[in-house]
This record gives sequence, structure tokens and C-alpha cells, in this order.
Amino acid sequence: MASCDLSSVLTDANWAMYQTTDIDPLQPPSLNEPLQPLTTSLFTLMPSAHEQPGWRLLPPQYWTKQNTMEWISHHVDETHFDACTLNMSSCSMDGVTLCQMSHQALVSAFGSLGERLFHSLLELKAKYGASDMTMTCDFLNNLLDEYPEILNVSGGESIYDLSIVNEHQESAYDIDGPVQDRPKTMGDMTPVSDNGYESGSTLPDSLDSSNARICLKITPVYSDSGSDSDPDTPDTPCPRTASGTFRAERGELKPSKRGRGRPRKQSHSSEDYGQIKRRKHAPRGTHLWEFIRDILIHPEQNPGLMKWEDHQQGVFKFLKSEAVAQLWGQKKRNSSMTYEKLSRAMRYYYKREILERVDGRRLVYKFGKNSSGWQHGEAGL
DNA sequence: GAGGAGTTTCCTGTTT
DNA sequence: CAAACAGGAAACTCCT
Repeated sequence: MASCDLSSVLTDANWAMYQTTDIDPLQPPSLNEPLQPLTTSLFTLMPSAHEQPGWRLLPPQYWTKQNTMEWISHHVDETHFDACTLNMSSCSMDGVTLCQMSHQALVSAFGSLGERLFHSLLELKAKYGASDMTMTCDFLNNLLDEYPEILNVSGGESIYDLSIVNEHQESAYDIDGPVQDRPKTMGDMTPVSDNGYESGSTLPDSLDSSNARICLKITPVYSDSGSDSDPDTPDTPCPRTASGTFRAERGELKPSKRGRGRPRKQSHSSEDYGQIKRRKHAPRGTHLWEFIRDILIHPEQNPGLMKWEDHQQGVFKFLKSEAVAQLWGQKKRNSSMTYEKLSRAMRYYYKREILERVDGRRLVYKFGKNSSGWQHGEAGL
């Protein structure tokens, strides 16, 4: 019963993140926090920006219940703690509540995991400090002061519009929706925020996604002015996603064939962001095939995404290929992931015999001899 | 910093 | 005709 409730809930949380079109976009995000408008809008937007969990981006006191659960899940994973022993109600608290918990309270609520959670919480509190949010906002405001063009591409946007974002939650979530469903938004977004690649790789943890989201929010402005971005500037973002949009929308922009291969990532000069330091690389996570395997062995957590065609043989099928790709993209913080790209990576596994071909069957793959962990029926347990 | 693994991105062509 | 499949090529991130 209580068994693995946590993982279910956590998965639900993940799903909520993925299924952003369905999640409570209008859910009042409990904005009791004493935040200023900019802050409020930013942090309302931030947590679902990418796969990067909100708890990594926010000070604990600003965590939502979901953030808290993600955080707990993170430690459950790291310690291989048996989540089944956890009481779900203990996990369902926001950051404010969490921060008020004593060491003893944490231990009694989470057992042996509580000790670790307590220290993690201490570290996070120390790391962010109470003023971090303010600093973040200050930085963003300074950034906007220094680079008003960020908001002024079409001459009218102001920081005020950022707070408007918060008033229109559907917009906020719109930018979170599956990329496939919002090519224009993303395409339009890229000229400013994102050089057409990973957003914010040049921004620090606490800022990158928030910044990206600001840009996301204001991007509709760019849709008509994208060409205004100075084509003479060496660093002119000419993002792939955007160029794709442009190509589709503007015949005259159709360039000669682009070169083969992955486009070179736009590099910001170090001065671009002043003192901003480059974000540390996220640790390499699970591999794609493991991600796929995990979806298969936890079908209850990923309803309708994939299914076993022949579990004994390791044959499985994508039911919602794009959704799986989006989920994978979310995990890798890559909002432009598609099934096409994912499947390319899958095909590389043939050579390594992690996967085997299943001829003549679309969306069907088979685990190969170099894969593991899918054979046993831990699924659903 | 080099080099390798594991993707990611894009492309062209083929098959279903 | 669209979607999926195949696989080459090159860029990129992360890790050792």
C-alpha cells in the first residue's frame, strides 16, 4: 500500500512537469512568499523550466511541495533508501514547512534518511542564504538595466511585463509545454535567450533557467522582429531552432543548405555576462537505454508511454514516442529533444549490442545482450 | 588539456 | 504523403 507511494507521487510530479499542458496552470502557486513581483514571476516560472529540479534552483524556503518531493527523491535515489518505508504525508510539505523541521523531526519523519536530509537542508540553506533570492533578483534587474534590449527588441517591453507573466499562468506553462506543441514559442525564444541550443549554459545555476524563462516569456515579441537581431554581429544568435522557424516562415531567409553535423554552439564572450560564471556541468546521468528500461519496468509511473511486447525477449514498443523523447529531453535539460533524435541514439546501441533490431516493426526495439536490468519483473513493484 | 564515451543534431535516402 | 528507420558526419557534454 504505502509501498512505493513516494515513487508514484514523485513520478506524478515528474509527469506534472512533463504534462505541462495538463497540469494546473492556473493553480494558485501559493504566492504567500514575501516576494517582489519580479521575483514572484520568476520563481513561479522557474521550477519547471527544465528538467533541472526546482530544488536545485531555489532556496529551500521557496520550495513547493513538488520541489520537496524531488529533493527527497534525489536523496532516496542517492542512498538507495527504501522509499517504501517512507510515509507519504511526510513528504508532502512545502519548503517553508520543511525548513521549520528540526533535526529530530526530520529523523522521526524520514528515519535514517532524515539524518541525510537534515544535513542536505543545512547545506542548502547555507548555500543559498536568505539573501540569495534577493541577489538573484538584483542581478536580473541589473542585467535588464544594462541590457534593456533584452526586453526591448520590439521597443515596448519592460520589466513590468515580467510580472504580467505571473498574472497569466497559462502563458507561464505554455512555455513549459512539450516543445513539439510550441515550436513557435521556442523558435521565437531563441534569438535572445538561447543561442539555439542549451539555454543558459553560461549562466549560473540559480540564474540560467530563470533567465531563460524571462526570455521565453518575452519572446513572442521576437517573432516579428527576429530579423532585427543584428545579422552583422558575430555573436548573432542564429539558432538552429529559430532558423528552422525562419525557414518555414520566411521563404526569403531560406539559406543555402546548412552544413552537416551538429551546429557549433554559440559561445558567449566572457564579458557577456559580467561576473556570471559558467554553470558547472551536470553530472552524467543515466544512459538513454537505462532511462528507457526504467520507463518499462515502472509502467505505473509512465502510463501509456511504452510497453513490453515480449518482456521475456526484451522486446518493447514506444507508444508515445514523442512523449518519451520529451521526457528524455527533460531529463537532459534539452527541450528540443525529439523522437527522431532519440531514435538516432537508440540506433547507436545496435552496434554496441545494447539493443537489437526488430525488423519490420515500427517503434519496436529489443534489448540486447549488453543491456541489463530489464529481465526481472521488478516492474510495478 | 587531451581523448574517449555517449549522446545530440542534422542530413539524405529508404521503407512502411 | 507522412512517419519511421538507417546511418554518416560532426559537434557537444561529461568524465577520466
